[in-house]
Parts: sequence; structure tokens; C-alpha cells
Amino acid sequence: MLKELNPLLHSQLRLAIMSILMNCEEASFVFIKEQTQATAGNLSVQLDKLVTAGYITVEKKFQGKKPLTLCSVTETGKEAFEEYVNALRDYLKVE
Amino acid sequence: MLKELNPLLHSQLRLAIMSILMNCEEASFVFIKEQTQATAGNLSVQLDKLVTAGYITVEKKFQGKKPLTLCSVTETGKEAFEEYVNALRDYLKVE
DNA sequence: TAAAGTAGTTTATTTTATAAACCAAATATT
DNA sequence: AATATTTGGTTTATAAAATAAACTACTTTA
Repeated sequence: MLKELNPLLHSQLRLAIMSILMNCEEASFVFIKEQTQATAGNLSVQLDKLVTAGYITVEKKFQGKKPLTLCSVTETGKEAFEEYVNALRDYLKVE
Repeated sequence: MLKELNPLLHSQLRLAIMSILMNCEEASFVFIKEQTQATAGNLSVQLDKLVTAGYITVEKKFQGKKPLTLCSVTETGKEAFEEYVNALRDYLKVE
């Protein structure tokens, strides 16, 4: 029987965000936006959902006079991502 | 840059259906329903979408007096599934 | 023969994703 | 020095998708 796929992670944009954050210590809003080609609005909404779930943290600072939003994945987020990947493997494997 | 994930395949239930069909020659409506734990209504709708996309074929017969709906993946479906898997790999890999 | 089960489909509702509109501050333009 | 324009976002509205509930038709069982 196939396992449930965490619906919070089974979304293209949120998965892309998590994928980026799993591969670096932190990433800015602008960087994630460029990498994912997402609109700012969509990105903002999806980041919020990941924050609410406790999968990422968001820090808002200033770089000189420009706002700078930095995101990074939490321990909970890492675990959820890894569990998702494991669940997904069963769907993808073809003998 | 991350590739687009085929939205028709990036759905838990449709992915599960395709996963099952990638691993056997054909599967019945009832079998897929059991394996996926989907409701009949939801399964019916999602099968239709896969048929419309040309990813699977559905044959309706009778087994004695009971209806028997058999599904199997098409060549187009196999290709789409493999492309999806490849695109997804980039999201999952963590160095 | 009435009730319950099987194998589905259709339709309505809820959830989700996405885009459009908006806001505040900084920088560039005439 | 007012006025666009750009940057870095958020909020809200709309479109699309998933899901569940209701329904159909036929069969089996009590």
C-alpha cells in the first residue's frame, strides 16, 4: 500500500522552496523567486504556509536600505522533507 | 533551474494510479480503488483525466454479470511518467 | 419482494494554487 | 522638487483542482 504524500510538500512551488533550502543554509526571498520563477505573491503565500507548519523560519532584515527576507529550513522541515522523499520513492520505482 | 512538474501527474491519486499501472499490464477499477484507498467517485474522476490526456486506456467489460473496468497505461503515459520522474529527481536530491 | 451490496458516474462542495491588485520605501527621471 | 519607476514584498480575489456526497443500475441475499 502506498503511503500518504504530505500535502504540504506535495506542491510544486513548496517542494521547490524546500529543495532549495535543503541545499543551502539560507536563501533570500528574491533568490528563491528567481530560482523558482514564481510570482512574488504566490511565493509569499507558500512561504507563509511553510512557516505556519514549522518547516522553515523567515527572518526580515535590511541590507543597507533594502528589505531582505531570509529563509531557512528547520529540523522539523528537514525531517518532513526526508519522510516525503521516502514515501515518494515507492510511487516512482518501476521494476 | 528546476523543471516544471507535469501537473497531471503531480497529484497523489493520479500518481498512485500511474505507479500501479507502470508495474502491471492492466489493473481493474476495484483493484486500484483498494490499493489507493480512494473513494470510487474520486477514482472515477481521476481515471477520466488520465484517459483524456491519453495516458491510460479503460476497457469496460463484464466478468459474468459484474461490470469489470480494466485500465492500462499507454506508451504516451509511460513517457510522461518517466519524464515526470526525471524532473522530480532534481527536486529530491540533496547533496 | 424488499433490503443490501457491487461497480461505478455525476454533481456539488471544499481546498488549493495562482494571479492580480495593492502598499511602502527607495531610487531614478524631467 | 515633484513625479515616475523599481524593489521587495503582502493581501485579496479568482481559477483550478481534489474530494465527498448523492445518485444510478444491476445483482445477490434474506
